[in-house]
Amino acid sequence: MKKQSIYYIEDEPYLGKIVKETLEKEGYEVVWETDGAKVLNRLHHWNPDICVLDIMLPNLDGYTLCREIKKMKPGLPVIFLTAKIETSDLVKGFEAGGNDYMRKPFSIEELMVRIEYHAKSSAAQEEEEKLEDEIQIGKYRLKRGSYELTTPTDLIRLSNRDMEVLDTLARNRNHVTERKELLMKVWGDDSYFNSRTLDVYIRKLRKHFREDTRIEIVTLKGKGYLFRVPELSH
Amino acid sequence: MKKQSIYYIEDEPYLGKIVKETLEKEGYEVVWETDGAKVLNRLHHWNPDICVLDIMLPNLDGYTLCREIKKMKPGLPVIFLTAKIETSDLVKGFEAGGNDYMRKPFSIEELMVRIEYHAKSSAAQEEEEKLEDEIQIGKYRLKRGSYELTTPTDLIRLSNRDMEVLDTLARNRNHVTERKELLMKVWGDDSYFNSRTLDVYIRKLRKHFREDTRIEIVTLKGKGYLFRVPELSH
DNA sequence: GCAAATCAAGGTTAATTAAGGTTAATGATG
DNA sequence: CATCATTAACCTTAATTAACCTTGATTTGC
Repeated sequence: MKKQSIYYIEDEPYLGKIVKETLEKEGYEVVWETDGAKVLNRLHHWNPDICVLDIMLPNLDGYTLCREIKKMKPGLPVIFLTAKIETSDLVKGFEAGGNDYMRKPFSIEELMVRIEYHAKSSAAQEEEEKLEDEIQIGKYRLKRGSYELTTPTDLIRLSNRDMEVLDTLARNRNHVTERKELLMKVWGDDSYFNSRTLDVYIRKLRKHFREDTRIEIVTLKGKGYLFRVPELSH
Repeated sequence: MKKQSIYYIEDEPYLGKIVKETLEKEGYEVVWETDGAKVLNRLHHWNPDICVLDIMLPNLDGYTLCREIKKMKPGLPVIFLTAKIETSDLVKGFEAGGNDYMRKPFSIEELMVRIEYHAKSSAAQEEEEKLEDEIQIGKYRLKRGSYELTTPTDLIRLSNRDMEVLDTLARNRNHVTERKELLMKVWGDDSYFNSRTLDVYIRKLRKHFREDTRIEIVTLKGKGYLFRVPELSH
């Protein structure tokens, strides 16, 4: 999975440099901004996964900035950093729409864990909205939510396993799906490696798709399967 | 607005007493539990706004407990408390579904702020789901408050279990409801796994819905059920 | 080089197992 | 005792395993 992108707003040059470099070493994409005034502008044409925001900025204060950010992108998680210790600041931070709050000095590992948590849960939310439920496969139509595969004439009800296997193949249609990936995704475990279970489901699926000769599940021995499907001319 | 109710699980008697009393002085409703084993059971007939959970419990560990809690009530926020300092614990905490993590010793003011934050955002989410009391299911109407399911001609009185099972299915209508989730939500325990109790209720419900062929409860073996319902043309 | 032998990955079909369905009987609770 | 919840006993079917077959790659012998 692609590592998260982080928008880090911090005016202290020494701390900023260290944090940026450490996070980058861990594989994150980091944009470090020292000038709070530029933030909104940049957010206009960039969608980071998360904001890490120092409260004590030279000109405008972090709470106000956070409110503005949330107005523009309500779903973008914001983690506050601050040297202050007062509870009232914490309250202000959350009231401004912040999602988490860390005191300086902070452990950078802890920051990373919290970044992962917030970025993931917001990603998960978006994911849910996005994933289209129905896709066209040749003259078939796969309805994920209702476990159905339909042709103009027919309706095939898929079992749980049927669906999971087909779904994995369909996500990678016209690309290789490694056997291992299938086993992991569907059975959560590749110790089924030498069992014939997967093959049985592949056979079932092939049978279902026999009506449309443009569709095939090609075996790539030692690798996996290629679910070949005519590209939709939309 | 009514103050939040807190389920506080902590085995240290001294700390527990102080925290409970302090929170109560602030107007919170606090139930302090020292025995982790009782938690799931109590959650069954009580809906706190938030859980505050010590990780180091005598018998079972907090991560496992958290996972169980989330299975039963996915929306209930959990804040972990711990004396440990390792980052790996933090990771485990979030992986177990925890929403926040505080190190002992912690400031009780900070705890309160975080409680407010998490309780509020989960309350806001629930709001969105708009727990309306009556919903239309095909030509049936489910009246949660009065445990009734009506057709134009008929009135079916639902028992407590009938209602809980149907309610869980109805919330996820046209999406998969995992068997485990049902068992956790309705029985608070998935050790009923091999009992036939749930199946008996499913059968009862299927019987009730026989009149409307567009409605069905599809079995997804190894996964759960899909309550298929015609989308309402609002 | 090259064909025959070998071997491992995957395919096919049928049998087996385990998840879930059905019905009636038994327990609990008011 | 009447209602609801659970268990028991038996049945059905999706999921898995077993047994055997096919295919394509790799090795071996010459």
